Amino acid sequence: MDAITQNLTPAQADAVTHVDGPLLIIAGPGSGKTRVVTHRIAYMLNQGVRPWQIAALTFTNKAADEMRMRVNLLAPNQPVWMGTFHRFCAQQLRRYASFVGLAENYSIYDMSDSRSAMKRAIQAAGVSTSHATPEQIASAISKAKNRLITPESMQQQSGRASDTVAARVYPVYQEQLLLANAVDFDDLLYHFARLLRENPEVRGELDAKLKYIMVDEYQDTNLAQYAIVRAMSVDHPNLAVTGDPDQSIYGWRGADLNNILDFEKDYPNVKTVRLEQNYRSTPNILAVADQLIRHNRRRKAKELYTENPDGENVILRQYQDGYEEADAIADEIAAQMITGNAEPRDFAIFCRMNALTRSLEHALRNRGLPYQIVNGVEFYQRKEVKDLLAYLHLINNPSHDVALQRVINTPTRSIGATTLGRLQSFADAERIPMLEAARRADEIDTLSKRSKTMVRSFVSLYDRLRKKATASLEELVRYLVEETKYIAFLERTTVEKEDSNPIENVDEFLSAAVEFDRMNPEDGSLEAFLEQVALVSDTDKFEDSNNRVTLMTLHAAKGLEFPRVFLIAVEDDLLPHYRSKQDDQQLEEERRLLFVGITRAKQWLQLSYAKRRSMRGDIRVAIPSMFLSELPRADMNVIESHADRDFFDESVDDDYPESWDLVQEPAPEEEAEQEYSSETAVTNTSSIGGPKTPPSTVDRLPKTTSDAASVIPEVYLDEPAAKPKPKRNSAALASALTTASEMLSSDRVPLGAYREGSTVRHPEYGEGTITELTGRGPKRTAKIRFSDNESEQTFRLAFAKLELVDASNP
DNA sequence: TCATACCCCATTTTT
DNA sequence: TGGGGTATGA
Repeated sequence: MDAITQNLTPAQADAVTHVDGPLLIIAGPGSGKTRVVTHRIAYMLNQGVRPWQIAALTFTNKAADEMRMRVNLLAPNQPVWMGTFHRFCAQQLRRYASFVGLAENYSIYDMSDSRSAMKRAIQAAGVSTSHATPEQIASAISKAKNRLITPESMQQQSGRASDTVAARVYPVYQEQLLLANAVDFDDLLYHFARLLRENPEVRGELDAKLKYIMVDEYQDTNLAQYAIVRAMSVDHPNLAVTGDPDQSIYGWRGADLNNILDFEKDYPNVKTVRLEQNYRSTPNILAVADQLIRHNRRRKAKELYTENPDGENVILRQYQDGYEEADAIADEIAAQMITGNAEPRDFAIFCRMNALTRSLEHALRNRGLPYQIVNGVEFYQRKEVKDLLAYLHLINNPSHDVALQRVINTPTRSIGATTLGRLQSFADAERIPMLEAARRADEIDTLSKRSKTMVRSFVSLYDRLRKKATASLEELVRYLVEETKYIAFLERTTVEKEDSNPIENVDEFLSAAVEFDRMNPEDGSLEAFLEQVALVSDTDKFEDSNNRVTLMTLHAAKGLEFPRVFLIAVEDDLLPHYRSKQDDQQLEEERRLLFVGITRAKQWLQLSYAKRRSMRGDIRVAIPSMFLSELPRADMNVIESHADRDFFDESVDDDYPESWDLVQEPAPEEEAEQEYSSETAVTNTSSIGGPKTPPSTVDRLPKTTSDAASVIPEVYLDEPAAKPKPKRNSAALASALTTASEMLSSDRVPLGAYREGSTVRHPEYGEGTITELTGRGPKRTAKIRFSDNESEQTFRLAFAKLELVDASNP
């Protein structure tokens, strides 16, 4: 037809050219779904659909950004609305705030905000938390909101004990939120869905305006989202949804698989298109994925196929324990980089839980392999940043009680828990926001004279800040930091923490403000900034521009792809997780999780499990996951670990050779985990299923890891060191990713080089002498006496910013 | 009011 | 093993 449909397969073109009427696109992994969606938008525009009639809803900012970028290539500069569900609702709610009892400048509570609000509500409701933890209550309320259950109707429903408790907290929580002119994440959907339900004229208006609605990842919608989409597609049922039931992994957050399974019932005239051809993976990988997912019952049958050429078999590999797994994988990555023309960015390591990335981190760091962990400590979650943000929130919305509580004694001004509690009771009794209560401190008899003075001075500080609310963001933040003497506060309170730099974070925050001003010269309001910040997430910051190995959970991996993938700890109780094993539906979700992981891989995949795994301190025997037995062996190589190593392993696991520190190797990285590395490197590159060589004595020695590292092309090794602090945040709000390897540059002195008596230099404390060394590996700790002021400090060598001046051991 | 010590508890977490 | 919340003393 034209350029837009030219390069599409028949199935894809079928979906792209269906403009009017409901459309269901069942899109298997790697089937070019985004391509279809973006081309469809371009096609519609070509057909004369006006851009503002289209809204494309996604779940993540990342997905929305990608879509926007690609649509822009096909149809430049068209004001099609593309963004997340939550942002969409947030924007609509600004217009219709009064309909649901909010003011237009309402605040969006993030997770920790809602948590504190929840605690306060639990207290105010006077329920006991002995039968239901605050988390359980919060989750029950969240689920209720996702299912559009009002506080009133929740009370009528009889349920479990925790639900009964939650039902009592819910109305209180909700009332407090409204009083604070705030919403939590669930409310964005909940309020908007109710708004549509209860105001037919608003519903009709939006239905008419947004004639073409598209929803991505439809399998992950919950009832509230379903209701929203449904309500806007009554008069103009041109709703196009894409999704894959087999990739639904957010059931625990309220996603309802029935939304997609029943779509054809909801919209009788639906056109259904199946995208089953996979353009991503090798047939081997796809076969493994396909066999696995066939074990699920609640799904829409799908024939996955690919025309890609055959690839290597999928490897299923056993390790003795988690440390061996980590080391072997790091070695394997190093080896593949040398032999397989691979770069760090080609690799991803997936796991079920964040806790499992730790040993991998060590192993990668030791080899100088650059890596990034998606979901590290998030910029906007850091204390300093949250403090400043809380001030901004309070300036924008004086009713923001959570912000007030955070800020009223930060920096400390002797307004402690007692005073705060009294303010709170007064506010509760008068049903006023806490800032208002603070203004009326004089009326609160229980407050001491001193407290009243302190509170008054805080209020006057607030009023001064508030005057700057309409200034540029940069000016406001500068003024804020200045007026609150925040930097001085940080300097005085920061205890030596090696891995964070609060003052730097303040600078970065300022840069983010400057950047926001620059990007939004006209409409850059404080409110817009806060909304922006509230609705960006941690995983959005995954950057593929970094040439690094990526570590992440299976959940975070959805929607991504990598040439080479390791899936670790495929063990019983981990995957499937023991808390999901009782229930069939949950078990199927766990299987989908593995399916998602497998289908991320383009050309190479290894699944692994260990015989033993140490978890939270103790070592447990691990059993391979039941899912592994469901995989077809024809497309796999199964490699077992050497059984005869058990004795040896145990002897070293707990009994670290004392002589370790003394081993004089050219720069040995001294990590307990290292002991396997050389042997594993041999086995896994060449001898797939080959002879099992028992480890020789030499192999057991802490052989230099540098021989793995030294063969890695310089260019990779240099990366983390060459740019120790790449633009971490200033460039864009969405780029707040922090990688551990940025903080731990790889060119540091090997830990073994430090001796008692060595002279070192610390950026803050100056020169000093090591007086004592304890611990090993990442816990290797040095006690250092500093010469200038005779102070003695202890540091973890792996983290401290130490410089070795003189290694000699007098 | 604030700092420290201990005690408890641990999936996943698009927004 | 480690983070976060609470009890305790200065």
